[in-house]
This record gives sequence, structure tokens and C-alpha cells, in this order.
Amino acid sequence: MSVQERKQRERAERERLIVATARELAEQQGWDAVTTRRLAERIEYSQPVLYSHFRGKREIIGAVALKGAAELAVAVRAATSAANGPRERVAALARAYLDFAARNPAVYDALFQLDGGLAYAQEDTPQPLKDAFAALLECLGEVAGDGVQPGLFTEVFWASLHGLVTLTRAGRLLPEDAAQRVELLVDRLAVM
Amino acid sequence: MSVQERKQRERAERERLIVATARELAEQQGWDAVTTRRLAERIEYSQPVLYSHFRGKREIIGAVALKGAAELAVAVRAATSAANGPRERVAALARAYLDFAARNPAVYDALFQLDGGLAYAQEDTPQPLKDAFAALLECLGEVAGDGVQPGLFTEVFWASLHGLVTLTRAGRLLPEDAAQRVELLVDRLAVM
DNA sequence: CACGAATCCTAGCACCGCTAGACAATCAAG
DNA sequence: CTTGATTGTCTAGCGGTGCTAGGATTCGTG
Repeated sequence: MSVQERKQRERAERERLIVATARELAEQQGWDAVTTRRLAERIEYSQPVLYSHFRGKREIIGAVALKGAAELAVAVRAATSAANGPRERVAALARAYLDFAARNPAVYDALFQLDGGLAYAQEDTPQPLKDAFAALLECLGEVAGDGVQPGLFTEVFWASLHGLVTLTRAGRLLPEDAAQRVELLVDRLAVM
Repeated sequence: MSVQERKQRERAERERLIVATARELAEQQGWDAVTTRRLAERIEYSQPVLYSHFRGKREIIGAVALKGAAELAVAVRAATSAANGPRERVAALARAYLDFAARNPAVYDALFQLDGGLAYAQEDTPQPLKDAFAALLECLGEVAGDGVQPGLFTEVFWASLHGLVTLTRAGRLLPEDAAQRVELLVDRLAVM
């Protein structure tokens, strides 16, 4: 039995290695550089090994995305729980979100830009994704305002943040004014 | 001389054909289906002909994006000029923007999702892109509120719309609530 | 009509995601 | 300890991609 357990452990370890390497490569040189050949070479296995862990490249992207969603949720909760008062809490959330996207562009792309084969907003949505949304909802729900569904408000606020991330990434928005934009967004959208 | 002019006309016509065909193919089957081979076959020329007009696929995407930007500007201006009062004007702008994205998903992708090799927010940004932003600015500038730069406000509003488009496209937001979200966004962000 | 130039296509490169089938290592049974 | 089956891994290759070199062909001109 111990032998099987060891093998299983080694397999899980190698899977982690694949995901971590894919992420690393993507952050270093962009997702275009993450080819199955290069990835296989980096983990010092042959290509087919990747396919014994994942159905294909898309699933590898999905795995990176899930890991990223979990980290995003942690980052958001850490920021919000450290802030005092609704106004500051929402601002902290926004900053944490934008900061995460800026620090992990490839992970952010895996989450929202690329096709990782993940189901969003459905029953079979993976837990980390649901939880990341829940982290936003916990904080944003209290500033939705009267007569506005917390879920709907969270979606709109989230969409705004996502738009800022995308346009900033595309070079459309200068990073210098990021703080101003966040303040504007928080002041206008949130009802205190 | 007339011969050269004719050739030049035919060349320009073929270039329009390439861009239109690429767009059509992308709207029908998605950008992944727009390969240089398929595109060449559809226009009934060989692959290398494409490269006598464009540096590569990316430039073709860019050409589709520019055409789309011009159409977007027209759509936005038409919607805003037909509306009465600042509140209704902004709401009309938002609806027109989201409607354009919904009706021309491939064009919208070419503009903001894919790499079309276009420079944004710089001196050498192509005119259609500048003009599309100008169309937004014309309307949104008047509801920025005191002490808020019109450009900054337009960026934030735009980013919010873009986020809604992206998340809706990804299946993250249910289209049924689109109207509600627009109302929320307009009511909160714009200062009347 | 013949020549030079412009135009276009055939064929091919290196790379992609993905997979079949050969091979080697490992384990259980005799 | 040997055998046989199972598991794991790799080599080699398929059809596709964007892109290009170089030959063939058409075309306008003298």
C-alpha cells in the first residue's frame, strides 16, 4: 500500500510542478511562450506526460487560474479585514484587486482573459472561483445601497475593476493615475 | 497613368475584401477560425497575397479593429445625439456601447481583446481610435462632476462598460439583468 | 512581337497541440 | 529467481499554424 501512496504523492507533486512551471513561464515570457514542448522540457519530462495529468493546454491554464483565484480571494480578504469602516474597506478591496492583477498578469489572464475551460456562474463552477466572488460579495454587499441586490452591485463593481485592469494592461490608462481612478470609483459607486 | 490608377484601385478593393472577409469569418466562427489559409481561400487568392497587403495576421486584426472603432464612434454619436438631457444621453451611450459589443463580438475582440498591434493612448495612436475615445468624451465630459477631470472620468466609465462586456461575454453575467446594471452604473457614476 | 517588370503561386520552413505505438521499468504470481 | 502482465515513459509523427523564398506567369511597354 505504501508504494501506491508514494507514487500517488509523486504524481501529485509533479502535477503541482507542471502548474507552477506553466505559471512561471507565463509570467516570465507571456502565455504565448507556454508551449507544451517548452513546458515539458522545463519539467524535464516528455510532452505526453503533460497529457497524463491534463486533457490539454487549456486545462493547464485552468489549473493556473484556479490557483490564482484562491490567492486572489486571500489577498482581498486580507486587505478588507485590515481596513476600518466601509469606505476604507471598499477602497482597500479595490486596491488589492488591482494590485493582484498588476503583480500577476499571467495569472489574471488565465482567470479572465484566456480560455481555461472553466465554467463561471453555474452550479458546476469550481469552488475557488465561487469563493473569490464570495470574497468580493462579503465586502461589497454592505455598500450596495437600498433596493440594490448585493450580487448585482458586486458584479458591476467587479466589472469596473476588471475594465480598469484590462485597459491599464493594454497601455490605455497610465498607471500613475490609478489611485485617482480607484478613489473616483469607490466614491461614486459605493453607498456609505 | 490610368493603368496604374486602375491597379491601385483594384489593390485597395482587394484589401477591403481581405478585411471584410476576415471580419465576416471571425463573426461567423470566431477568430480562431481565421487562419491565413482559410482567409486566402475565401478571397480566392493564395496565402502570400495577404502578406503583400499586411505584415501578418496581427495587422489584419488591427485593420478590422480600426474599422470597428470608426463604426463604434458613429454608433455612440448617433445614440447620444438622439437623446434628451444629460442623464438620458449617458444612458443611451452606455446602451449603444454594450449593444455594439453584443452585435459585433469579433470586432470588439479585435479592438480590445486581441493583439492587433495598435498603439493606444499615444501620439501615434491611429485616428479612429482617438476619435472613438473622443466620442465617449464628448458625452461623458459633461457629467464628470466638479473637480474631476473629464478624461479621467471617461476612462473610468469606459472601463466599467468594458468590464461589463467582458464578463457578460464570458458567461459571467446574465444578459437578462443588463438593463439593470446599466441603470445602476449611470445613476451612480454620472453627476447630473 | 519581344522584352522587362510587376504579380502571383507552389512548395517548404519551423513551430504548434496532440497522440499512437514502441519500449523500459515495476510489480505480482508461480 | 523467473516469468508475465501492468504501468509508466518516450520517440516519432499527424495535421494544423504563421510566414517566406524563389520560380512561374501575366502584364504593360517599347
